[in-house]
Amino acid sequence: MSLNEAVAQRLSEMSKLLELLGENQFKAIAHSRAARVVESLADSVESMDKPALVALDGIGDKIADKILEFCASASKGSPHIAEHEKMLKQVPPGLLEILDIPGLGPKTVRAMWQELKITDKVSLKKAIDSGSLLKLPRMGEKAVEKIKSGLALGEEATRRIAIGLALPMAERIADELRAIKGVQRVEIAGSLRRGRETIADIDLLVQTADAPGVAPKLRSSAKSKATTSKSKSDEPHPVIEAFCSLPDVRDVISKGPTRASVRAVINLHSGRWKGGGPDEHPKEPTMQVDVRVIPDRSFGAALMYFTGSKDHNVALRQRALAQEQTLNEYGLFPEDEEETPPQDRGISPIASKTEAEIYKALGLPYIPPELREHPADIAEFQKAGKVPKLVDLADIKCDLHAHTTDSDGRMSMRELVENALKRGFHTIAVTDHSKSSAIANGLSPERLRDQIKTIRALNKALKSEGLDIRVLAGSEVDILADGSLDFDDELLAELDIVVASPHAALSQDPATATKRLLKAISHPLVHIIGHPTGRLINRRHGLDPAMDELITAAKEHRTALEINAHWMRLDLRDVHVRAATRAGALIAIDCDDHESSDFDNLRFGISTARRGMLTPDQCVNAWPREKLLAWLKSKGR
DNA sequence: GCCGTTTTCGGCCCGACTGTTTTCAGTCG
Repeated sequence: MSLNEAVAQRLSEMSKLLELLGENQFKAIAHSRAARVVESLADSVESMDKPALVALDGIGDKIADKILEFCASASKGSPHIAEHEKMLKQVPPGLLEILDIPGLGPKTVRAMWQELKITDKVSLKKAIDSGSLLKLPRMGEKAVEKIKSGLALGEEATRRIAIGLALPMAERIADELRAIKGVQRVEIAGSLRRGRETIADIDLLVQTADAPGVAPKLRSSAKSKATTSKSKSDEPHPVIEAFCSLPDVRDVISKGPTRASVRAVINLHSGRWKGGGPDEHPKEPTMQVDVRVIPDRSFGAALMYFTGSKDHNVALRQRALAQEQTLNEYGLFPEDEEETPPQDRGISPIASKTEAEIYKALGLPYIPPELREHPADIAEFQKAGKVPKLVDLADIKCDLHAHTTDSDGRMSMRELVENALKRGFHTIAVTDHSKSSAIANGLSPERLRDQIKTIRALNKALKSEGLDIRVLAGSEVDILADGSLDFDDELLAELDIVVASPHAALSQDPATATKRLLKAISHPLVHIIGHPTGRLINRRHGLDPAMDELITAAKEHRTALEINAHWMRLDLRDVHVRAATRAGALIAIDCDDHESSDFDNLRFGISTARRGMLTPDQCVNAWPREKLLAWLKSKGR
């Protein structure tokens, strides 16, 4: 765990402890917000002083002191925050686990603790079995059943799933929804649309002509004066019913007129990394899927609302209030003193149909979903009057990191070329492993020399066939533990492209890792640093180098840092791409192809790049061939 | 605890759904 993650974890836990202690809820919210801010920082908090911390949106005087206290004590080998320790002594630690059970919040858990002396999952189970749990206010049979199934779900309920598993699942369900009668449009929202590397739940929006446009509760309360039975408008929409009975749905968590939440089965991949592997998933892993039915006229407002992020939404709503308007998932409305929401009083929205018109009405340029994370960005976009033109899938014209059957790939060189042609690439690089990667059948110097000859001949053949594609002779050369490279300079100089990557010694301490990677970045023959940290999402933390130093060196030496597009890697990660983009360093987005389907991972690399605000001019894969070749040749001279 | 195009004090986004209630608190996103 990096220092930032450790600080974020403490702050987030402090937020929960504050809630359980019944303290001011806004104080708790402030702590969890500060945790999110620290988590998404590119630089280590270690390198920041108090003014730098306080300058961050969401971190003030008090929390800055706590972060500094943590850093100072960490350097002495006993990282802690005194206030956090103090609260931990007041709250039984088992309560935090109970708080993670879906459907249980701070009020209920606090009541369990205070009234029934429940302190952990064991005493909770006892209270369920003895029936004493029912003594709590607002606690009935159904609530108890819900807690029981929540207990059975265990950690699964809170685990975040890699985007590479969640997106195909969301797309499959979206297709199934599109097949339902009356459905006009289905969109994926939430963190999937923002392209985050891991996903907690899938949000889907369905547009139908007959979706209710006003709050059902209001209508029902009006009608319930006449009758106590459920009115027709309280019944779930037919699309909601159809969704809840899809074959992959295991549990219906909630189901109302316009929305439903279910747990549905995740299909694991069978490829190189078996989708997390059996050790990390229960036998039939599930994740939560939320569906909401929306009418055409408020689709933009709903899409915006359910795309988030939460912090982005809150900031937009505050903006709306500042200009005497109110923003909800039905649209942007003029603000007044009435208690009934504007959409329920027949008031026309100022904007609601598309996201673009809502941003415009708020005096903002359109903000792409990938950039809807940090509220502080909004003011910047407004000041500039525009958002940078982010790199897009269509901008990518080459892949500079790919393997063949010569090492551990499953494609022949010809198959590699066919895949590249299919995607309209002008260039594809063959970068098989170097000799130290024995397990990946790394090439010896002799075999690499042979491969170079093969590639030269292939280029001639392709030209004579009239195919406009260039195959680059390259290597994914190991960066050894001390930062030296796995092939000597003489051999590397014969190559068109050198991708240098760390594969072993991935638990080095940060200082050693920084030195190691700096050595590779400044090597005159290295063009790209492949998967710079070697992390695997949900599986291996990888190296934790001083990223600001790496970025500075990468800019100086015009060495590109790779975004490895495989969804298990996404390395560099988004916040580091952002820092690199800001600093003006070059970025490569490569698929590290081992089989044909790996080319399809490019979209995940693109999401990460966009979240890092990468523009085409800083992305070497978006350059025309001549510019790319000139850059490759410029190194080593 | 944080924050300020009205504020250095007094606010802090807004609605759906559930399960328990006779009108709403708690949880979630």
